[in-house]
Amino acid sequence: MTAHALPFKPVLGPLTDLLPKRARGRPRKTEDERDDGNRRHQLLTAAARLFREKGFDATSTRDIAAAVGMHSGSPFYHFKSKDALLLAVMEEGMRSALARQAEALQGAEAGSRAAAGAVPAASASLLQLRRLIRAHFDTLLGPGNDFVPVMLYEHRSLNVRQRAALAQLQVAYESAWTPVLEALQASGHLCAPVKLSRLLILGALNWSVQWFDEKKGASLDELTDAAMALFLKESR
Amino acid sequence: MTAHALPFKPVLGPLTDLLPKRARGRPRKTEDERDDGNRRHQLLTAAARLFREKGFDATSTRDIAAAVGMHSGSPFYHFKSKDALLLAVMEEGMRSALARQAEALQGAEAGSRAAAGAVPAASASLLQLRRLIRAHFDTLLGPGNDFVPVMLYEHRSLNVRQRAALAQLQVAYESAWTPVLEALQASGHLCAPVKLSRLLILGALNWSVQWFDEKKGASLDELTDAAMALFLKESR
DNA sequence: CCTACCGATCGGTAGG
DNA sequence: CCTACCGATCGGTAGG
Repeated sequence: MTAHALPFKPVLGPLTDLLPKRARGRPRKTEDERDDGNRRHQLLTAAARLFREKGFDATSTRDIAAAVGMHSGSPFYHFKSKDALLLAVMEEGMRSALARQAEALQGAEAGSRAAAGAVPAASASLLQLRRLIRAHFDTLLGPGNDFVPVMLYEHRSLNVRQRAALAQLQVAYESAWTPVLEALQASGHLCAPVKLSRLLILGALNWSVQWFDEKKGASLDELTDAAMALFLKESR
Repeated sequence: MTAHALPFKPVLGPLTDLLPKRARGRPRKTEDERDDGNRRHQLLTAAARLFREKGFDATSTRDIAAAVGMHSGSPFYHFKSKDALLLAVMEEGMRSALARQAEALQGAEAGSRAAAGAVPAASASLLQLRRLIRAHFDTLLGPGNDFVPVMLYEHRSLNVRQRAALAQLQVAYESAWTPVLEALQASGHLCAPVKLSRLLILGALNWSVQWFDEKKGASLDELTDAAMALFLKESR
């Protein structure tokens, strides 16, 4: 709640004139062109944090505006609607999740090559799955990573068109898991059907958003170890 | 949206007087004492369905009232507040979940005794876990079982006092899994730490609310089979 | 359980 | 991006 939402006009005009000009007021525009992008991104970050903490419906656009020092109508200069802001948060989340996932798989490839042929195919798949899981935990639980949790838990607030826009990114993200799980099933490390395995595994990871507490308990590496131990068999 | 929410008074009074009196109006009170309980339970069921479909914040108390043929203020005759109605939905969900869980464990005990000593302890634990998982899927995905999904996904809308009221029931529900998982770890069927295993397993199951479609795809039995195959090793 | 209503809040906009 | 505002909706209540 900002003072500007009060039903009466504050009578501090003359008083504020005694303060240094613009000390805490609207930021002066240096480097005009980049400013808009910065403010837009500040809105995105604040929205992600608030949507995660309180939920989409329980967060008002006034809350978001106040979090970045704007007035109540100003977010609509940057985003057409509250819905559009939510979608932008989710798209940003999927973009960074896909980037982190790609990096993880490249790392796994490099790790296998470094062991120079001495690594059997099954072991390479194990490393790939480990890195996929670790990257996923990072995306969900890493510091400041509020975007994907918002996507997971506020999906219902999107309309059909918006869901379609996200679906492509989500399919791409989930598709990366399938060949890895297929290889692990072929080598006997995974016994359940691949499709259901992927759904159950991703569910187990996604639910960690509900209970993980970074201040106490396990680290993300320990979480990854536990997940690997839970889902995979010793090779036969 | 009911006609009563319009900003003008509908002019249909004389017309409705031509219809049979009370044909679709407020239900006449037969068996007065039990009536209140019935209406209250109708509100609970409708609220659970709407909270699950649209979310707590996106469901108005007017929506709930309309779903059971009441007018906008009437739900507050049965529940002190919208929050209290949400808590009642969750408590009802936990009560039936605990009952179903207890029944499942009793069935597992009986199943082991029927095999008359020929069943080793590890096999009994496997049967218990299978029945815990199957009962959990029933609680989440069975027809009309909207109460626990609401609890899982609308927890944030409760205040501290209400969460404390639920916590006891939730601890009781989760506690039932621990001795079963401990036994399976002792027999080598489970390799990950028990506490993290329980969190990951329940997460995998809880997430099924997001993707399970009863009209296509797997049955609850097939889901249970897949979960068992994913989480458990062959005994050694 | 209905009638009639209230205060608060919300998403969004016109004009600058 | 701010100012000033609007229409709609919401949870809840007094009185019957």
